[in-house]
Amino acid sequence: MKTLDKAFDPETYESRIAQLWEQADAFRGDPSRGGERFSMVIPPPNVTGSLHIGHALDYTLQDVIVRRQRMLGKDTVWVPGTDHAGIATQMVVERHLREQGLTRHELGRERFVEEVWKWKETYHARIVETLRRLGCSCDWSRERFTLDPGLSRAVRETFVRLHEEGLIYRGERLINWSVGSQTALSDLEVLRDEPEQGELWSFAYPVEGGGEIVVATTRPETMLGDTAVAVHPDDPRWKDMIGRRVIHPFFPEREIRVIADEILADPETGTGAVKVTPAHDPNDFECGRRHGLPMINILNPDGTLNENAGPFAGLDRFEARERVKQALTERGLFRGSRPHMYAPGRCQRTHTIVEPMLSTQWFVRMKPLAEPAIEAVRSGAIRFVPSSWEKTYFHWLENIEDWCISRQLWWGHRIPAWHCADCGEITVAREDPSACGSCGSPRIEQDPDVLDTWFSSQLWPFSVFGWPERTPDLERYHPTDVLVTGFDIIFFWVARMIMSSLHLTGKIPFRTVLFHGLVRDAQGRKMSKSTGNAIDPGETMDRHGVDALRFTLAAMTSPGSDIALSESRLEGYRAFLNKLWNATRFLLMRLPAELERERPDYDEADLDDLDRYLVASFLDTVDAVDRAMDAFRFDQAVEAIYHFLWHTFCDWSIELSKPDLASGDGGERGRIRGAVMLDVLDGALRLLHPFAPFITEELWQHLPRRHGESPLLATARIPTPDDPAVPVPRALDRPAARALVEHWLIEPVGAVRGLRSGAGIAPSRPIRVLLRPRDESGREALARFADRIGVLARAERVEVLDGAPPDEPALRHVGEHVEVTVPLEGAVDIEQERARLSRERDKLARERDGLRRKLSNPAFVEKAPAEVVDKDRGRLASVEARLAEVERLLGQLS
RNA sequence: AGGCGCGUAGCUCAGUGGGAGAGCGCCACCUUGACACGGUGGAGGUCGGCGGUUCAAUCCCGCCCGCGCCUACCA
Repeated sequence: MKTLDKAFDPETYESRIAQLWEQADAFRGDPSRGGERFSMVIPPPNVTGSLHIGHALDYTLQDVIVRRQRMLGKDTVWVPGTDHAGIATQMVVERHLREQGLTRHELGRERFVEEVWKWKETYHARIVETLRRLGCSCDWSRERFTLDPGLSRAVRETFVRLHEEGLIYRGERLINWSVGSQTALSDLEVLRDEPEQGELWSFAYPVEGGGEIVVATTRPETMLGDTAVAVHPDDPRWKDMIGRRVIHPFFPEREIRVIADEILADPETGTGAVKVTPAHDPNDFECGRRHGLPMINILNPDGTLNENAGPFAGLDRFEARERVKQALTERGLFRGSRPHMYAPGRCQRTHTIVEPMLSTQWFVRMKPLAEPAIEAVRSGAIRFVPSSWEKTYFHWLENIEDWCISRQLWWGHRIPAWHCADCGEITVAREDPSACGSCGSPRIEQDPDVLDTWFSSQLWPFSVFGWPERTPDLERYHPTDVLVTGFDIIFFWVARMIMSSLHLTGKIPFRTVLFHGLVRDAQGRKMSKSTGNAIDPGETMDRHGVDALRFTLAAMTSPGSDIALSESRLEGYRAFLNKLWNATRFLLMRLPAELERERPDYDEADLDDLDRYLVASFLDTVDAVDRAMDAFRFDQAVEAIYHFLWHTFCDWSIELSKPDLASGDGGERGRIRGAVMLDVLDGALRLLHPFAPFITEELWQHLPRRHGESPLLATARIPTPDDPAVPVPRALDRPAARALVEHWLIEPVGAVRGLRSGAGIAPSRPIRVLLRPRDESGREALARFADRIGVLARAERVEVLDGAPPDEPALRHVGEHVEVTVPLEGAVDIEQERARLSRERDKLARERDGLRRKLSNPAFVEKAPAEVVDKDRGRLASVEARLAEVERLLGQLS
């Protein structure tokens, strides 16, 4: 039999195992296969960056899910891919160019885009490598990229169709302008950080015919675009000002009136009068529309002021702010300033302050799309896990605004709209047109803008399968089963996928959305490069192995909460894998030789108490894992396997089996024991495989194989409550099998060890152990286990007593089921022993008093369920008996 | 401002209307032929605070304190 190295070293097998899977083409979906299917699409990582630990979590959970489904025998597809990430990628490449002293404009659109493609190839390769290293069982034959021809076709089809339906329109609206990346942004791409210290600056507008109106602003430069001053119609202070003209200090000819607007002007705030800049403030924009005000845009795309700013034209917006303040002060119009906390919107990518600005852009009308999406979740067609995210989802969709989808970038899907130089009409088409659809003129030019990246990402769950074609893949794998993602992109992505899938395909995109938390550091802080607390998945895998990382991430995931990842946790689970390695190593070394060739069949009648204990525990673990996985409780699944393998399999089963397996050739008992342990280990490796695929595959490959089994663990059956996947007897009485060993073997061994340790008896010192069952039903089992108890408790002799233990110097313990006596001639510290037993007596007495109090309460006995009352009565009887025995022993000591 | 969530052992976190748990850490002992990435034993908690419901509350309800996140607003 192949032997295993003493300590496990993941590096020695990880790549070899990955090759094994790849050569077998084990992860490819086959729509022609029939039977049950399971499909999932990866949330495509941005092709710009490398993968961080958050990706590792997301992909680990997905791989755990998909590997389990595959091992359940389904035709599984997990589609991998990457996202072109418009702004992010374009910016990275521009930065790269700048380092060489180049700008994208110098390069020109075509050559710039070529540069980005090169960049994409490099990072794409890196991402794929990391995914493979993580063990992700993706179907690489179906890999996609959002700019692939097929997916681009889906984007164009979507745009044209929505345009035809009137759901996409072009219009002049107030949008968020990112000065940093010089493009429009959607509302979601604008971040609001912690409020910072700002200034609320007041100045006066002189009113024609006398008087003045004082207004305040955090952005004084916007007064250059003011076209009105609003007051509340009922505000007595301003009532007679309404309709009068105010004089703009820099544009005296501009028509600026005092208007009454009860929505914009709040009498409670400030002076009750507010300046109106319709082209640069969302609320003012709405006010401007209500009153038909002129809208004056004062900004250039780069954040400097344009010609509308008159004497301030050409200045940067922040420079202009100071100059405007200065000029107003010089004119005697300054009316004070006070500190003010404010949180300006910032660009998600460049972190520069976003300017609200009037601009002509493309928009999607969202309300009609949102309604079915709300219904899909409300009706339960799509399930959120945890369901608490539903509220957030509903709230956003119920208050949804139109989506600005055009971006002034070069990297992305170009908008399929052509502007006619002659008639000015716009032609939107599936195929590139050669003439204006309206006047037939050939002088048309494609819209220079590209689409928001999320416009293509929203199609991902069906575009990857070939939509708008009705491909066999689309028929079979859409809708997908589970989407696993972070809650931070619930609006960006999840909601939009639901809306677009329902609208375009008539189907939901996925049945279940599993939201996980963020990965944080050991102190619960957000990981970031600047804090220096970011954990690099590659480095972690180098140090601890892929499986330890995966296992740790899965073990620490709990629905709805973030993960505090710590080095010590990783070390702990790595130690667990080492333990598993060595347990397998032990079995392989000690197995009776003939098991290498053939595992004997056995049935329940062939099993002894220890076999039954092991099988029962294993089957219980299978049930626990199954339940946990159904509920996406990876932490609980992992905990069940961990506990079973380490504490049941290693600590008890292996230790107890050493005598049976010691002789090598074994005999009948050894052969059965060996076969049972092998089968149970086999089953446990299967259960564990989705979490730790590499080590389990490696170990499994070393196990003697039964006939007709899959050559790979990755495609072998996983144990379920209906089918344990290994030939262990399933009908046995599990609670009885476990109780027998726990009561009559594990308990007395623990008691002796405790006595030894408590009294400071060296492990090497031989002792004699006397056992007395506190219930006669255990006598036979106790006698049967006596020898094994002796081995594990390191006792020379173990006797089962008929009557009371002899009254001689001894360490004594009165357990729940067994009373243990360790006679120690001349070595017992009477005082110490008395103190220990007294503590025990006090504890039992407290418990007895509590139970008596409870049981003497008539309300409890009447109202509590009978089984609860019976249980407590039983406990009381047991506690009283133990207490009596402890008191008797104490009496002997005095 | 509104919404959501959290507060349980030194740390990070599970958990349940009926005898407080895990991992790591800590203490003591042990080179036992799978494993020192190990073994054995042990210490450690008013389950954030105050009320309420209940025969019974760490769990359900209300209020308070502390922390986090999301959405909105911010002349």
